[in-house]
Amino acid sequence: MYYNEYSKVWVSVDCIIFGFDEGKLKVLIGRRQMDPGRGEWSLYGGFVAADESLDDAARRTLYELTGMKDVFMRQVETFGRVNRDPGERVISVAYYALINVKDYNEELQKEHGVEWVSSDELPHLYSDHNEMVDKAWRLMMQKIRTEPIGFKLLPELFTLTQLQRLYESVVGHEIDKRNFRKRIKEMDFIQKTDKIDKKGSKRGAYLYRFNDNVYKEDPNFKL
Amino acid sequence: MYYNEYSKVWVSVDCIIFGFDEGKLKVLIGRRQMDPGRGEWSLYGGFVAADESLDDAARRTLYELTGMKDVFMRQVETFGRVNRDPGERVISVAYYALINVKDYNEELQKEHGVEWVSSDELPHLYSDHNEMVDKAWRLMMQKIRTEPIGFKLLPELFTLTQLQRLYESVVGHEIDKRNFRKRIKEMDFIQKTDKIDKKGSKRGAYLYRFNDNVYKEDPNFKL
DNA sequence: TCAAAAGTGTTAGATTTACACCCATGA
DNA sequence: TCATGGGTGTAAATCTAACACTTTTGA
Repeated sequence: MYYNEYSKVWVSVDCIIFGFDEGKLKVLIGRRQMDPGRGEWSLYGGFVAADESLDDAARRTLYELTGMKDVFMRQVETFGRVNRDPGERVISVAYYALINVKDYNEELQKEHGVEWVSSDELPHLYSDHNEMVDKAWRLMMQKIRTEPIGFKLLPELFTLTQLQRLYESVVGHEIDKRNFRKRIKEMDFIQKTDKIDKKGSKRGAYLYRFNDNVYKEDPNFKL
Repeated sequence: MYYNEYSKVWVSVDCIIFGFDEGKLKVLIGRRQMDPGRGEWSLYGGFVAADESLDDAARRTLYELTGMKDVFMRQVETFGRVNRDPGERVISVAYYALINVKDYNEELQKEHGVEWVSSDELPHLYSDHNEMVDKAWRLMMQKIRTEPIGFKLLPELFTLTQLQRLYESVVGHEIDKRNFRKRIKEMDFIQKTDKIDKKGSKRGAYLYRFNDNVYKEDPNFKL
């Protein structure tokens, strides 16, 4: 014990899980199952164990909820107001995750009683969770515009219109279809397949794929 | 006690203190004064007390070292690898601070045995502190280009050449003087004073001031 | 008198934006 | 046959980048 004159605190992780559906960015929230705050809307979280890193704790928590592994997650910020948790002093490390809504097993979702709620229509959440969502949203929006991570919110194969709708919801306004497609054509890591989607339109639209092997970091990437 | 089946951990803050001097971005580091790792180069940090928020702990730590208050600080990230600290399990919240080198009392600096080292010539630091500096640097560089925070690294009154050198070190290449000044002229929150600096040149250069009251958030701000 | 930094506009090139019509298909 | 979303190019406007000389003054 080197540090024992100081006090230890509990550390938790909270997950802001983003999905994209019906043209809107959504967040996964549920009713809190434990005291204090039982029954309030809340993010899904968990405590950090003695033998796991923060990233591992976040991954484990997400896995518990969704059964999904290898999900794109990033640390948002650590929230440490003294009285942020009404029970005990707990500091909480917020992580956001990007998942494709369709990959989330509906059984599991029901079992945990969580729901997708539009990020612009969130109810009041437990403790400082609204603040967490807000920070996560900003950070994610920022990142999605400068790195090709938007694809994590879409199925593996997607139409250009789907992609455009996603980016429209990111930038907050409509985008010109021709200009958008012109830019996409220049990104050789967005590859046209010979598959056609017939769900979105009568005529059908080509499906595209994001090829991570082709993408190399580009400080000038925009949208 | 609601959460007592989980274990508590120590939480510390570490400060990445940036300054700008001799045309270079610098970081304040010192020799670690405590075990484990006594004598190694290290960031300055401290433990988070039971009754203080993370932000407060960071502010207090910076104050202990520099005697400065109301300093621009931002949380970088929380580092939580299980064995990151060779002594006990400690998670550490990194904060960066921007200060004007000249405002730092030399007595205090000597007393704490800390030094300004160019950010591109840092030695190996204790634990994961190099990683912390690296993250802080990226984050700060990113922010300085999109928000007018660079002024925190300069004296209250500065010449346009000083400002240009700062931004050159941020973007990593030389900037055209005329284009730079053209852009500055358009920013009405950078105000020319009638004072003249005679230290930097024989002819003398007008001193400018950043006026925070005039600045309003601008999503398009660049440099 | 000269070295060293301050100060000042114009033009070509690149990037961004605006804009409208035909196509294929299932209902 | 028609309503719906899919797909395509050009031109104007804006923004960015390149570029060189005069001024002032302390040493």
